[in-house]
Amino acid sequence: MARTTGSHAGITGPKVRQTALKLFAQDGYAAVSMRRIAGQVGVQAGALYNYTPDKQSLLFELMRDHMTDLLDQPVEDGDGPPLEQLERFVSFHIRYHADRPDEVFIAYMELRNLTPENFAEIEKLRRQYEDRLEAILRRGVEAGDFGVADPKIVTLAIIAMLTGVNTWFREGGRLSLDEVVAQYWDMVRKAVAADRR
Amino acid sequence: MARTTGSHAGITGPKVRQTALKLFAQDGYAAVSMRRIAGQVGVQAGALYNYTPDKQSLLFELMRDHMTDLLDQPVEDGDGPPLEQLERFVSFHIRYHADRPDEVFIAYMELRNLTPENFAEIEKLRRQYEDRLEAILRRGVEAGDFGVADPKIVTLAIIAMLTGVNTWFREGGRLSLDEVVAQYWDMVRKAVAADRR
DNA sequence: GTCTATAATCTGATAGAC
DNA sequence: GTCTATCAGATTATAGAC
Repeated sequence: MARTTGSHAGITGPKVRQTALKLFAQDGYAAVSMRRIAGQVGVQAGALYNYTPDKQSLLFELMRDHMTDLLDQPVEDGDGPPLEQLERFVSFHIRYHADRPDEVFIAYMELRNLTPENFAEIEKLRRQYEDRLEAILRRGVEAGDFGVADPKIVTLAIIAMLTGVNTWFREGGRLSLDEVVAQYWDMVRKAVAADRR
Repeated sequence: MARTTGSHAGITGPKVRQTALKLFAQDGYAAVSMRRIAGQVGVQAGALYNYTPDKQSLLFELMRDHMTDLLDQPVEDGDGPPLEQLERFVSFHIRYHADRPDEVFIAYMELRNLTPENFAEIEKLRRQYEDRLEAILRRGVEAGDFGVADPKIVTLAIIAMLTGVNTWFREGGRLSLDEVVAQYWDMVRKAVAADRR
């Protein structure tokens, strides 16, 4: 089919973002040219600038949207005993991130390609997410359910561990996502438990 | 001091690798030009090719040297009870990686910028390292010391957690490295413990 | 909204003088 | 071993026609 000329507002825009997401995740922001994005979208490079002021904004908006989507998920953070709050967090984190490997990959790998202002904004959002887990841990410590000496460290350790699932998990592999969640929950549950050594 | 011309074998070579390491870690392989490396080294771009056949080899050799150095460390893997083997592994991993943040960062972030052949070689080395931890876990399960359902998963989870230290730890911060090691060891020890729920 | 054409600059890598 | 000069092509972003 010949490439057509004309108006495609409302379809090209999302396609630009989807394509940029895919290519940035695959080859990295610095290695992807606007021409390559345009080629995959099916327009010429110049046309991209109807949808983004520049390449940096494209990256930043992908990362910001990912983080705000993440923060907008309803998780009933403060409901029920801390142990149940933590279990919900673990399950949610693994499943949500496993569902969006490209967004997660970019959010981790492309931080250094953000301008300082954009970097600061993304970091603020990331910290908000971490604070939710930290708050759960602190409630559990207060309630005497958790044996956690330093909630901030444990927060970062748990998030690193859970997000690591994305580096190896593949749908249809040896383990189902349910099994993965169960295994990680087992580790987290024990790691934060009050020590009975 | 004016820039001199002449022979500097034995000094320029290491300087090229050090500079490439620094810049790749800072801005990413794709974003760093040979001209920029040359500028920091204090030579012209063409001179770099006396020390590397191309940019790709520069990246690959940095990553390969990092992995073989890691594997060459003496760790007395199989000595003593599994719990002590695991404690040594945790302490070693955190300290070794905290000492080499640039190498570690590159080893994680630049995998996709390796040619397929080079990627395969680095992955082989990485797997060798993972296998050491997995072997410790299996010995502990056999001995009845550990409650680990799936040693492979737990291996990946522990390594992700430990390596995550590098994303936030800074010398001179709130916690000393000794304190960090103690905190992470506490989590790992409990996470792999036989369950007494 | 998309196109073509182009500005201004950068890229990895090589050749040959010294 | 390092230099200068260069090849051949890529880069982001913009201008102006349609």
